[in-house]
Amino acid sequence: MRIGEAAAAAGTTPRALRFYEQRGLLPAPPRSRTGQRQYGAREIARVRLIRELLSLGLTVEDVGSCADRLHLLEGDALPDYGAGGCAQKSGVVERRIAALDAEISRLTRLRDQLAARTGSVSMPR
Amino acid sequence: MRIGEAAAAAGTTPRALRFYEQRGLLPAPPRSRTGQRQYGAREIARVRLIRELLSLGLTVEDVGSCADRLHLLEGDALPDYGAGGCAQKSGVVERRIAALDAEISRLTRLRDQLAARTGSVSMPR
DNA sequence: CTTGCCTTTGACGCATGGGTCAGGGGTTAG
DNA sequence: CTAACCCCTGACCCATGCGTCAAAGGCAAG
Repeated sequence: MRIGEAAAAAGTTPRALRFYEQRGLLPAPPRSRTGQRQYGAREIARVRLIRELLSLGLTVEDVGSCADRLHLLEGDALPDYGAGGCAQKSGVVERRIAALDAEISRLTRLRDQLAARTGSVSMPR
Repeated sequence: MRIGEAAAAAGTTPRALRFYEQRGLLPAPPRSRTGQRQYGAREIARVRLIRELLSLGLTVEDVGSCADRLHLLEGDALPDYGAGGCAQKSGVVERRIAALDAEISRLTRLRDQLAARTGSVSMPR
């Protein structure tokens, strides 16, 4: 399977696949004699996993930092990442949660300060 | 007063002052015969106001969009922006609050999904 | 063989709020 | 006059996750 078909099967674009490969999230696939990348079902599953992790708020660097342990998560329905060996050992998920918490509280403080200026009620949930 | 001194007095840098001017937040000051910008106390107060608005989470575009009404807020201790004529009429503050709310809830959802994966408790406030 | 779609690499674009550098000129103290 | 700063404009840099474009070659159908 060439890159276009593989990308479509994984719900993304050829550009994204090359990008993941370049940044170390996706191992470099074998090439045809003429240099074209060749993907199989394994790679597609891997790309789906990468996309799910990214959509959960992890950064490309986060995922790349534990790329060598990602295969432990492939196949199952994305259960407990901590148990998978990637999250707990390296702490990427915990650090990302902490970063999200920090950003959330920063934005919340800004929101409340702005609301205080206009007299808006500070309780929109 | 030249730009370096004015910037220091306002707690920022010459680059920021030129940037605000270029983006329409700060009116272009008079120039000396040799082309150097000349600032007075009014401009410095204006820059302080701009910085306060930006630090509250408004964007450069937000502030630029009501730059012609900013003088209504200068001098007083940053009271109710809505009453100042800038916020309520143009709605910039309300829109920015809505954008912050949207971003906060987006990040909160991500955080909770990530926490659910690791079994972390979802109550760090 | 040609047409037309697919792939390759490399490089620039986006948005934010300025930081930093380059090359050239102003300004002021000694 | 000169050193030592300061200012001018224009242009590139940062980080994120790719999108988009360009030039050149591959691949399958007619």
